[in-house]
Amino acid sequence: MADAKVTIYQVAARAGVSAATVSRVMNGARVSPESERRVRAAAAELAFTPNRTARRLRRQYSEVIALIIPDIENPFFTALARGVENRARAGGFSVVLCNTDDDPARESTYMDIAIAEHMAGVILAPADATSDVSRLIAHRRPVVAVDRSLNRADIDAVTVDNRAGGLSAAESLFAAGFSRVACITGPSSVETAQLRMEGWQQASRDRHGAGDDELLRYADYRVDGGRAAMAELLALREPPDAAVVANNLMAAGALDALHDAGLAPPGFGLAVFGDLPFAFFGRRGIRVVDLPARKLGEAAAGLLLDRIAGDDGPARTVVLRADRRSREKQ
Amino acid sequence: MADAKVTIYQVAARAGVSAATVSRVMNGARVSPESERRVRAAAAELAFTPNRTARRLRRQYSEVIALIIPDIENPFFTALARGVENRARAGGFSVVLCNTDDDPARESTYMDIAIAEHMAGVILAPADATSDVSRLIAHRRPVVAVDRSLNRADIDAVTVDNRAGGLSAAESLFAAGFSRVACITGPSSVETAQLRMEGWQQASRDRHGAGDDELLRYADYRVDGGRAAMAELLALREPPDAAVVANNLMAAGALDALHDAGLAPPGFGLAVFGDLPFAFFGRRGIRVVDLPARKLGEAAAGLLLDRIAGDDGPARTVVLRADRRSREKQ
DNA sequence: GAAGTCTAAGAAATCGATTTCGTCAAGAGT
DNA sequence: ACTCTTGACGAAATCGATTTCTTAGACTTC
Repeated sequence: MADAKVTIYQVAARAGVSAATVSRVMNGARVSPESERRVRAAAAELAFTPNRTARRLRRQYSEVIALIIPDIENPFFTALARGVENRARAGGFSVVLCNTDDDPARESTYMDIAIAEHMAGVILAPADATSDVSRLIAHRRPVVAVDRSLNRADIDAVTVDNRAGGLSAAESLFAAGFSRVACITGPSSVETAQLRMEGWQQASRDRHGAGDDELLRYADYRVDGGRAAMAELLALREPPDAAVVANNLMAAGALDALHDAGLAPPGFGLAVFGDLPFAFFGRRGIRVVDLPARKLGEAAAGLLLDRIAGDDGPARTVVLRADRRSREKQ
Repeated sequence: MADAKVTIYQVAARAGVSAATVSRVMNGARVSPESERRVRAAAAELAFTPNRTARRLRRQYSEVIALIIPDIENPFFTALARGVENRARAGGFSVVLCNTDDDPARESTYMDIAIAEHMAGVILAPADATSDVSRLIAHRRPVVAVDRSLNRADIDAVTVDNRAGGLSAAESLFAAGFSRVACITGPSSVETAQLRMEGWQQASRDRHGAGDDELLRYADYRVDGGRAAMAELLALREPPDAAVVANNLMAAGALDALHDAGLAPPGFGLAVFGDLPFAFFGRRGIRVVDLPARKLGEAAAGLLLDRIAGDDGPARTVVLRADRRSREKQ
C-alpha cells in the first residue's frame, strides 16, 4: 500500500472527503469526528506523509534552523551544536549544521541557502568580524550570533565573558606563584581571541605595571599554531613559566611542545579556555576556563525561537560567565 | 532594491520577458544573447535568489543529503562528517547532519524527514542492527550505510575491517610481550563492537588455545563505561597486563582508570580503535588502530552520489582497512 | 517560391499542501 | 414561522519556479 508517492488527494479520495478536509485534520483544525476518523484511517492505510516542500511553499516558512559554525571537528562547536539541537528539538525544529572552515565565502553561501530554503532562522558563529548578515536581515530572517558577536547592535548575541575569563586565568597563574605568564591567543581579527588576550594583558599590567608583549603570541586557534607558538616562547632567552592559552586546540599543541621540552603542568603553569575532552594525564594540573558551550547553544536557540515566534523587541545580548576551575576529574 | 521578496515574475517584468525565459537563463537553457543580458541585469539589480522550495516542489528533487549519525560529539563521527561534506560539496550537494544519540526513534524520525523534505539521499551510521530503512527504499531514496552495516544485501555499505583490526591489535600486544590481554568492547548489539571483539578473541585463541572470557567486557562505547570496565578488570584476582579497547571514548575512560591505579602505557599495553585527538602524553605508547573516518565519509558520499546520479547496479560493499600503527607524533 | 526545419520565447499547466471564500444545513433566538 | 448564527466542508486560488505546449518568425532546401 505504502506507495512511493501518496498525496493529500489520494487520502482525500480514499476517505471520501476533500483535500481541504484532510489538510484540516493534519493540522488540527475543526473537523467532524466522523470525517476525522475516516481521514486518519485512510492516511494510515496509505502511509501518508505530507509533502513538506509543498507545505513550505505555501506557508513560506519551515521548521528548520541553520547553525553555521567555523569548525565541525572542534569539540567546543560540537558541544554548542548539541545545545542548539536540544533546545530546537524541544521546540519542534530541526537543525541543519553548516561547516564553514572559517571561510567567509562559504559562510555567505550558507546564509543564502538559509534564505532560499525558507529556513526559520540562523544561528551564526561568525567566521570573523566582517561577516555580513544584511541579506538575512533584508529577508526578515531572525539571526542570533553566538560565541563571537557581530559588530552591530541590532541583532541578538550570546557570548561568554572572555575578558573576565582571560583576566581570571592569568591572575590564578600569578596567584599560584608563576611570574612570567605568557599568552597564546587566536587571530587578532577574531573577537574572542582579542578579548581573552586583553584579560591576560590586564592581569599582567596589574602585576608588573606593564604588559609584556614579548610573551604574547597570536596564533590560529589550531593545534599546530599552538605548538609552534609554545615552541617559540620556550626558545626565548627568558622563557615563560606559565601560559594562558586561548582555546583547546592550541592547548593540545602547546602541551606537545612543552612535553618535547621536558616540561608539563603543573610544573609549567597552564590555563586553557575550553574543555580538553580527550586529555588524560596532561589535563591534571591544567586550569580550565570552562566555556559553557552547550549552554551557549541552548541560550542562542532560545533567543532564536523567541524571535521566530514573533518577538521583535530590541536586540538582547546574553553574556555567560566563563568560570575558571581547577579540574580534577571528569 | 533588494526587497525582502523577489520572484521570478518581478525579474521577468523588469527584463521585459516572460518568467519562462528567466527560468531558462537561470538554468542554462538556450536564450538569445540579448534576452540573457537583460535578464541577468534585472536579476542582479533586484538581487534575485530563486526560491528553492518552489524549485524543489516542481523538480521533486533537492541537492541535499542527510547524514544520520549516533553521536555528534564523537570525533570519529565528526571526521566522518567532514569526509561526507567534502565529497558532497564537490558534487554540488549540501549536507544536513542529524544526531540520533543512538536512539532508534530519533533515527526513524530523521529518515521520515529526509523523505518528506525530498532529500536526494541518506548516509546512515545505524544506531543498531535493527535500523529500518524500508521506508526510504519504498520512496526510492538512495541509502548508504557507513561504519556499521545493515543486515540487508540490497544496500550499499562502507565499513572498516573491524575483525582484522581487532586481531592485529591483540596480536601486536601479545607480540610485545604482554600475556593477559583484555578486551573492552561496545554493546553486543552493535556490529563493530562484536567484530572487534571477535578479532581479539581469535588472537587470544591462537595464543592460549582458548579465549578468556574473564578478560572480556561489554561496555557502552562511552567514557564512563570504559572507565568502569577497566576498573573492573584491574580488580580481578589476576588482572590483565594489556587491553584492546574498541573505541576512543572508552579508551579515555580506561586511561583514567589506569591512572587511578598508578598504571599507564606503555607499561600497561593499550591498543585502541580510533584516534584520540586530544590525548597528549597518554597517547604516547598507545597502539592506535587507525579508523579512516574521513575516508569512510568520502567513500560513502561517493557511493551515494553515484546512486543519486542514477546508478542502479547491485549493492556494493566497500571495506576499508583499519591499519594498526604505533603512533608517535601527530 | 513553396514546403519544411529550427529557434526563441510566451501562455499555461504543473508540483502538493494550505487557505480563502462560499455554500449548505442544523440549531438558536424572537 | 422567520431570520441569524454557527459549523462543516468542498471548490478554487495560491505559493514560485519549471516545463510542457504553441506560435511566430527566420532560415533552409529543392
